[in-house]
Formats: sequence, structure tokens, C-alpha cells
Amino acid sequence: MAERRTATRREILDAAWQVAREQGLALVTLREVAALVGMRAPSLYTHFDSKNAIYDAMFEDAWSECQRYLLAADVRAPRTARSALRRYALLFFDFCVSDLARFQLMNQRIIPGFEPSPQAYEPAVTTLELLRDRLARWGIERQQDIDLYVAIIGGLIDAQLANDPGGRRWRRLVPRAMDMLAQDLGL
Amino acid sequence: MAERRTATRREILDAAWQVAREQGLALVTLREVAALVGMRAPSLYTHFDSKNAIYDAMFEDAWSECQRYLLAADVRAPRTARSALRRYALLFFDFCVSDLARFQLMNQRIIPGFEPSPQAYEPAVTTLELLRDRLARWGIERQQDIDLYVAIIGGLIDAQLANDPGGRRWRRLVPRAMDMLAQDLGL
DNA sequence: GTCTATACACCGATAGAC
DNA sequence: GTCTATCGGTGTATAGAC
Repeated sequence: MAERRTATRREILDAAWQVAREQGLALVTLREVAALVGMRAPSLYTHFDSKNAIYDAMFEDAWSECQRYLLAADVRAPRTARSALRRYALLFFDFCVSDLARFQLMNQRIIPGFEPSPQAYEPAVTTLELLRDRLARWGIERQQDIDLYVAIIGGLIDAQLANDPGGRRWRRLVPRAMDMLAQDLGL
Repeated sequence: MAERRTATRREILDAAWQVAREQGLALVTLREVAALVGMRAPSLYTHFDSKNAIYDAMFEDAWSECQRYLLAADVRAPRTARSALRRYALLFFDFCVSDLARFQLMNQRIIPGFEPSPQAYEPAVTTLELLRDRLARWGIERQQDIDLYVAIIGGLIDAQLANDPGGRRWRRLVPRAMDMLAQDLGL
């Protein structure tokens, strides 16, 4: 039964997320994940090739969730370029800041030997293309402009999580940073 | 002999840096560090209380080195606020990008249980105060302005190391980002 | 004090019985 | 598909040699 197999994989992944959120992403152990789903550690190898394969599926999870989150918030489109930049930035900021373990997996290289597979990377690419499309609507299409946008938001998220987790010290700066960028782009 | 002890500690730290640069910061093992200095792993405990104590001393190393680097580059002061922002940013950018392992230790939380001790953190505080003094000369004193400055540079460094290591794709954007900030600050 | 040998508990991973 | 047993690896505690 393929369904059963998929469901078990899902259970394992949920357990891994739980451990990651409680103990930290790098402190996930197969024994603890297995215990949460009522198994022994070696049994996980029936469903995943390795521990990194679990991280791989979690990486895919995270970016898929991000994509869904950004799409769901697209119901009412912004009216000006400036409000668009602000809105997209705040959406991504809030999504990332709400789950440290997920952010570390998505955007930092916190697991020593882990590189996401092409399949797991696909939702990340799609999400970036979604952003690219949205920015293009406001005339932002040059690669360097997108690079700058991405870097600034990433820096604000990093600073928030590293220096004021749970607070709003850097979140407050997001609109200002986006207005700076809009000004620079002549928008 | 206190000198001998200090010298041995220095040898161990240098070996640890070597392994960190070659294998990655998180892949440093006590056995490999010990082998490099002609010891067995448990012998390191004569000189350091734990593996994290070695990371702690390395953290102090990194920020002390950063402080010296920034001070040494202070010989000729910039003439305008705009060139000052650019110069300080590029200095820090180049220092960070030149050594990934060092950057990860200084600015990311890549080691699972590691938190720098107050003593190890002291050079980091001093370095930030150095930046604060320099920015204050140009009238930049508000906490939120400094926060924004730090976040933007950090984001650019992160993006450079993560997406184009060894390249210049985000380095090229540093002057532009600093001009944006200067414009925003009315400088 | 410095270093070693030994040992322990934990980790990811594998082999083979059921 | 899941188990037990086990392997080689890790950080680290301890006892003892010099």
C-alpha cells in the first residue's frame, strides 16, 4: 500500500519538525524521532535513506509551505510599488521569524554535510520565481535589484532572530528599508 | 611555567582553526585537532575545559582579529559621510568573506550548544563600539540607524557567502546599499 | 601539571533474524 | 516492515604514569 507508506513518512517528518522546534534543528536525533512515532531508530531507514534525506524532505516542506503562505496572501494586490515592496517583505519576514528551525533549514547552512537535492530545491526555485514575477509587475527586473532586495530582507531577518528573538526591533525597520530601496529604484 | 601553557593553548587553537578552514567549522573533532599538535584527544582537556571552550577561545580570536583589522585600516579617515559608510562597510565585508569558518563562528549560530562566554564576547562588544564611535562622527547615533546599517551589511555578506562564495556578486552592491542608507539619513 | 590509556554514553548507519 | 545486535565515530570523564 503506497498510501500507508506516504502516511508513515509524513508522521516521521512531523516528529522531526517537533524535535527540531523543541531542541534545535541540529540536535535532531534519529532515536528521538523514532521514539515519537513508536519505532526504533533503524526502522526509519525503511522510509528514508539517511538522516540527511529527512532534512531534505523537511527542506522541501519548508519552501512549499512558504510558497503556499505567500500565494494565500496574494488575494488583495498592493496599489503602489512602495506598498508592494513593503508587503512582500513583511510577509516573508514574518513567515521566517515565526519558526527559527525552519528558517535555519531554509536559509542557513546549519547542518554540516547537508545539501538539498534538486527535487527538494524545486519549491525554493518556484518561490523565488514567484517573487520575481511580483517584482516584475512593478518594473523591478534587473538581477542586481533583486539581489539587493533579497539580501536586505535576509539581513533584517537574521538580525531579528539572532539579537532579538521574539521581539520586533528589526521588524520595525522593514518598511523603512523597503522605502529606501524604492527611493533608490526611482519608484 | 605559564608561558608554556599559553603557548600550548595557542598551538591547539591554531590547529583547530586549520581544521575548521579545511573541513568546516562544525566538523572539527578533538581527535583531529589533537593529532595536529601531537597529542591524544583527552589531553586537550588539560588546556581547555571542553570542546565548546575551544570554540569560545576561537570566537574571541576572531573578533579580536576583526578589531585589529578595522583599527589598522583607520590610518586615513574618510572625508564625507557617504565615503565613510562605504569604507567601513567594505572593510567589514571583505574581512568576513575572506574566511567562511571564521564568519560562521562570529556571526552565525552554527555550533549546536555553543554560546560565547562574556569574556569571549568582550572583543565583539568593543568592535561594535568602535563602529558606533566612527558612525557617531558622522552624526549617526540613533540605535535604529545602527541596527539598519548592521543588518544590511550582514545580509550582503550572508548572500555573498551562501550564493556566490569567492565571487563579487553582492560585494558590488555594497557601495550602492550604503548610498541608499546615506540618502535616507540625509547625508 | 601534562599526558596517556581506558571506558562510557551517545550518535548515524548496517546486517540479518523474524 | 520492524526488530535486535553491532560497528565505527563522537565528546568527555576518570585513573594513573611520568
